[in-house]
Amino acid sequence: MRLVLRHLPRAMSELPKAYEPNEVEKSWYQAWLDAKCFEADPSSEKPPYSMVIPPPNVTGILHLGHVLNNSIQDILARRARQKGHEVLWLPGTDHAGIATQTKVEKQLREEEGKTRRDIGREAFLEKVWQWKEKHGGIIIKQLKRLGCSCDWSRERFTMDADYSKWVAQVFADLFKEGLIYRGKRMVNWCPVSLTALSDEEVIPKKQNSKLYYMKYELVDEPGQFLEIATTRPETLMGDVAVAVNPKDERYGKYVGQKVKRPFPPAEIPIVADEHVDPEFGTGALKITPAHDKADFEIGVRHDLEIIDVFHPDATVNCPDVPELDGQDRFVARKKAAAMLEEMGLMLKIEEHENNVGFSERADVPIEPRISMQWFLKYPATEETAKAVAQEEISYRPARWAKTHANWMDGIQDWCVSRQLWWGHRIPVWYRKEKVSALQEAESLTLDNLSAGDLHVSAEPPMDPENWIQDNDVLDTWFSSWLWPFATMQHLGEDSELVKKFYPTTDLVTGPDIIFFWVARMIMAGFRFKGELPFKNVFFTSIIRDIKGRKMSKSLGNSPDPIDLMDKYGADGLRFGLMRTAPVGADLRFDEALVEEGRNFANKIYNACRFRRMVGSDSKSDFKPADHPSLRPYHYDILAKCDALAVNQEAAYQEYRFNEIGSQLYEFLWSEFCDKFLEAVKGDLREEASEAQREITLGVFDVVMARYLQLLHPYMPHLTEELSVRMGYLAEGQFLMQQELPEQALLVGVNSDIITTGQEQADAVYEAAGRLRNLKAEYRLAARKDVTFIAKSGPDWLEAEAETLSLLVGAEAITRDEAYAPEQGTPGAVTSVGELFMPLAGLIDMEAEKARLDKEIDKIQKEVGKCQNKLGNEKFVANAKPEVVAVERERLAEWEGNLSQLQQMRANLTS
RNA sequence: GCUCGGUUAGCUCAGUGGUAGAGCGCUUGCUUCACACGCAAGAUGUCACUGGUUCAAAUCCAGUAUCGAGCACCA
Repeated sequence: MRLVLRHLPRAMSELPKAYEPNEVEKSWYQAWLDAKCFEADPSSEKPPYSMVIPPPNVTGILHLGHVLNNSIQDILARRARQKGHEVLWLPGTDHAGIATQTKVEKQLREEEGKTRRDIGREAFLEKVWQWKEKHGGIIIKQLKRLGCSCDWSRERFTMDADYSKWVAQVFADLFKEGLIYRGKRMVNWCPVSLTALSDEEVIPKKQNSKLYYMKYELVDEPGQFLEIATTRPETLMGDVAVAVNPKDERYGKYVGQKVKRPFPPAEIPIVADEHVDPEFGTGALKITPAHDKADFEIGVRHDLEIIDVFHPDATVNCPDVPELDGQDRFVARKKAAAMLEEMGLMLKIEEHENNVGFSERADVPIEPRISMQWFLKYPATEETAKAVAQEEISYRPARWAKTHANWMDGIQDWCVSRQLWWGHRIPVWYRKEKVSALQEAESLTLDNLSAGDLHVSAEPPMDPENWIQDNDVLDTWFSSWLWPFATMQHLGEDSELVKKFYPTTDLVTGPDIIFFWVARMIMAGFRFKGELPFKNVFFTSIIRDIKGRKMSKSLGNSPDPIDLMDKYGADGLRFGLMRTAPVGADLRFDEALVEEGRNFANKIYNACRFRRMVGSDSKSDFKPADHPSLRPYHYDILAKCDALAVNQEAAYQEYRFNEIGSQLYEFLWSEFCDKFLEAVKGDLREEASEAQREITLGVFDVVMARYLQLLHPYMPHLTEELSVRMGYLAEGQFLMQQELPEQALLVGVNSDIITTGQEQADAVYEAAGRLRNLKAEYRLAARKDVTFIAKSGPDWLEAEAETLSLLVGAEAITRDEAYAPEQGTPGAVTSVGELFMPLAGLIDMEAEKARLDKEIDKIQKEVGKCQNKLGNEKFVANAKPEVVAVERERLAEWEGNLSQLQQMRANLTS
């Protein structure tokens, strides 16, 4: 028995005037879960559709970026179900190494005043797992609140035991292949997290720094100095040379000489290197190979010593200079500058803007540092670049393919080791006899170990007591890049799931992680599964605030989606966001968008509420073809609904989510409510015939039932609710499980009849607009007692006169071809003929003259434009025939209107 | 420096060769028997600039200006 039955007994008309989404959304979500609507069946005969969720950080909380991203995925999943696919949307979370470890360390510090080293690796990991258990479910709950139809029975976590097996196995395979190696290299070091980072985790930021000009004395020419500019005097102790450009004539004579390093005192050589830019600073560059990537390379070229003068936390490690030893790098910078000043070696200090790399997570400047790390030479780079370039994987918008290509071009080996504890520990063991202490293992090179002393495998050694495991863990992304298949398949098994659903169909993610994630997943797909992991990648907009700034906690400009959902409903939030989400550009978020979404939900709800007030029995089995003659408004709305279905499909094909939303909005609000519903209200009044009433209710129900289905991916809860309440579903059915019918609503109806009906409906709607306009001009908008007289018009006018009156808010519209308007009677040329508004006669003749003159003027301009165009021989010769035909029709229409208006104007003055 | 994107109504954005659009905001009028989270009417544009292609350019091409993103450099 369905939970939702408890909704049914209450009549719609007893419900509040405004839709209240919160209860409805929660109970429907639960009903879907209870009925296992989201679970994928690998044995299904239906064609597969699959996606994997970009796994959010396990301890993260939902932000608007997630809302946009997951709304899109939910829309795709729900639409695919409606199109008859067996859908797998596989959810899960990411362990997020640094982010999570940092949070737990902070808590440990605050609550117990301890560091992770104080309590040790095992106890610390225990705490992280506890934290994960406590906070890990939050974002999943939030995704459920949003209505995401993920298969929660298959939820995965990147540190699940079998997922971890994949990670270790992949590492071992790549190591055996020679693509993973260990070495001492210059890496990006985070002095707060105390770990190496990949290039992608370093964010360059513009900084207002200082450029210090100082001088080093030449050893062979006392009293002579070489001037050097630097932004980092605190690394001076690590200087091992000064470099100049070999082509720089100012310094050529000094190359090969030595200068005196001020502290600790030393004599260091002057070398020539192409890297040095003679234009910058003084053209002489101090070389600190231990603390700068470029300096390191120069050091290698000139065989220079490497002197590391920092501890891992970026405090100075230089006992020879006690003034600086132990100081933080930024304190040391000022102190070193002061010391140079005292020694008379400082020339000047200039303001200088430069880029400094910041640690993505800890938000402090990274320190280039030489350390022993594990690196990966990327596999399958050629296939990956080719697959994207040749659109075997299509990127949408397509321009991101170029960004992808640019990155692939200059690709550097990936530093995959992290000096953290939370993560997948590197599956490498060293024989204890050879390596007695972990500290030694860190400085060990693999070349010094024979094959028997090294164990690299997904399985630990059989005799663990004789081995020591590598201390480091892997970069989080080293597990994420396996996500599309490691979530579907245990290592070494060929699961039903992977057979049915891999490769996946679509991937929806942000363009900011093309390098981190998307490109790497493609490489892993090729290398480990021999094929592409997905066919289409849809990149979402990046959400900014209304001023165009990135959303961030520190700016406080990031609204909590849960608050928004409480206020406007999940459907309102989804719809508001989707309707304006630009295809290519950034999205500027404004709460007004969500308000619009809520208002729209309310509009639909009220249209249905109205329907229930005039009759509680559903007529969704109504067949237009069974009725020989419907009213024009019926044909019109049925045809527009059929067109909507077609247009929706076209827009889905191109992932044009904003257009899909606009179509849905336009149809319901303008076409269905403003036009159709207003036009047929008369059919539902007590004095209307039973037959007419039945037909109108039938048309309402078939259109609304179909519309709710089309809208369902965007507003799943509301549409499910209304479909049940309106009686459009059989007992036990869910809207989300109904396939979209292929048949049009107007199937079997003669197309000429439809066209005629639509033309008449159009004419009436257009005329209603003109007459309302006329009333408003004479400030009669609110009056209902105005009668219009038609002096001309089509033969069907009388049949529709009552409807037109209803739409206009008029007493009546009567036909009188002999009618001779009194002077000053306002009139208008409409698509249902020449109409006059006698009530206002004699009121203001001058105003009427002015109004007509203005209108005539406007139309004359249009006529002129058309005539010009049609008078252009080249236009008539070259333009498409249908374009010319349209132009001719337009001219004829304008001219007809013009002559009628001119006649009316003439009558006024005669 | 390289690459990519934007510039259309007061605001946020659609529009891709053939009559300039939406939502919000604004003005005016409405307790119209679904909805004020609403109804009706209205005002508002040198489609950044300059040139080119075309019978026809907001739309295609080239350049300029300007804003933004990414990459490289950054002593």
